[in-house]
Amino acid sequence: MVERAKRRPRDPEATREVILEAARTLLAKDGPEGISLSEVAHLAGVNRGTAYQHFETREKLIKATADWVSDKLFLAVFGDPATVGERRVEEVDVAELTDRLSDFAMDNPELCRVWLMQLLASPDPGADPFWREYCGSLERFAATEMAAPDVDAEVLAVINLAGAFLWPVWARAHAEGAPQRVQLARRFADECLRLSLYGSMRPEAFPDVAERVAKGPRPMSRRGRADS
Amino acid sequence: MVERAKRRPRDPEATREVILEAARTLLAKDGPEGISLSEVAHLAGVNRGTAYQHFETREKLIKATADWVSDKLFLAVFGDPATVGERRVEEVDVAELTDRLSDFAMDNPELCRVWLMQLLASPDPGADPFWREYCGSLERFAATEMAAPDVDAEVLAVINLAGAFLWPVWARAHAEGAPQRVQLARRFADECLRLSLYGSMRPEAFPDVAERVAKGPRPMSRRGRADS
DNA sequence: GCAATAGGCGACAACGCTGTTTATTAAACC
DNA sequence: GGTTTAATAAACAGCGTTGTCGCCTATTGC
Repeated sequence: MVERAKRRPRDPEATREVILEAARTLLAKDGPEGISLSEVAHLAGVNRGTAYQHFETREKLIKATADWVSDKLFLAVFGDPATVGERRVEEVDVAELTDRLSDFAMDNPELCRVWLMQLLASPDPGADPFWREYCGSLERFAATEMAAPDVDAEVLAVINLAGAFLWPVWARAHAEGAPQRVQLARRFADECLRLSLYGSMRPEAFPDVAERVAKGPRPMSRRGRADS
Repeated sequence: MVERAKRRPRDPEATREVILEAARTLLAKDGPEGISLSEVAHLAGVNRGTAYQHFETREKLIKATADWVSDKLFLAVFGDPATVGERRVEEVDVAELTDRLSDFAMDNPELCRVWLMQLLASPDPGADPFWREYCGSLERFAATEMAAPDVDAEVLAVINLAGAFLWPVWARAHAEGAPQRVQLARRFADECLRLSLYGSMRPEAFPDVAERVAKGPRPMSRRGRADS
């Protein structure tokens, strides 16, 4: 009955996955900064040296986790990546999409935050699949007649995602139990949709602001970003 | 020429301030998690024991810094707290306010994030002066005829602040120099105002979403939060 | 089968932070 | 003056993390 710490069967892929899974668990619990390679290795039931072999540094481990989150986000919000490419912007159900984003954020608050921070700090956000699709579809939508004129899709995407991924922090601090959390998620989604439809200020009451915001002579004109 | 590490004149208030200042510097540089009491004490030129005397733990130091940020935010966005109480919601210049918020966020990205996280995670946000005024004025505004109907001020406040304080992360990663950063700050403020005025989707094109969002029979009805 | 490869393991040394405690100094206050 | 107390210095034990070894051995590929 000598419990030899039996050596894990030599399977790099699987080992890497165990480590990643442990990393996810800890990241989801303690957030991006309360995590160490040692801890992860311990939880994964893997030698620390082994963990170092797969992920040279903590940063790379976090990056890898963020990539995983991006995929899950994609799946949860847009569905199967294989079938998404064919979908046209016009047929997307915005309310559904908002709900799914809000729900996923509520279910994985820390992981989403990790992903968001990685993305925002990245010099090349276009490399991220979820961002690519989210911002991209927003841009495509902005070009349609269904969208308000002069939308800055990139900024709007950041605003939406920032709200969606920080709201859970508030929600967790204020919700007593699971049902309340569901309600708060819904409340966010509702306000998000309401804001998208009507804004928060009546334009008639703010002629000067309206003038400032109007970028071109005609409502549908493209807004200029690169003007010095 | 013996450089005795000359003892700091006995002035608790001043010492506390030196420590806080050092904490701010480090927080602004490394963010909330890359900070230690030792480091702060060292930078402040204060004995570690002294630092521990003023702030028992790292958390309390961060909390104290967040409080300071709240005050500065208030000053930068709303102006002198003494004269604010008298101002009526109708006479607030929203564009000015948005610009000031955006600028302050761009100038103090990490500090703002520290504050925001503290606030969101706090069970009693109402204790924070800036949040009190920001969310409060939004609520008061929402009650006027100048606002769109059915605004959920609390959610909207979180969305706005989350956007304002996370946008700088994106901006820093993409701006080459100071002028570009100014431009990006402006771009955020513009989109923020545009969104507030017009939303992003034409309501006529989304009748079902509009129906979902319409909470009451009449447009001005109060939305129900506490319905089970 | 057998050897080589490399995945996985255990141990080492070094570092930094945390808290807490002691004793000492010196400024400030009455 | 004498008391109070902020500030300093020094040391402690304890913890967790970081890197970096060399060894072991199961798996793979011949």
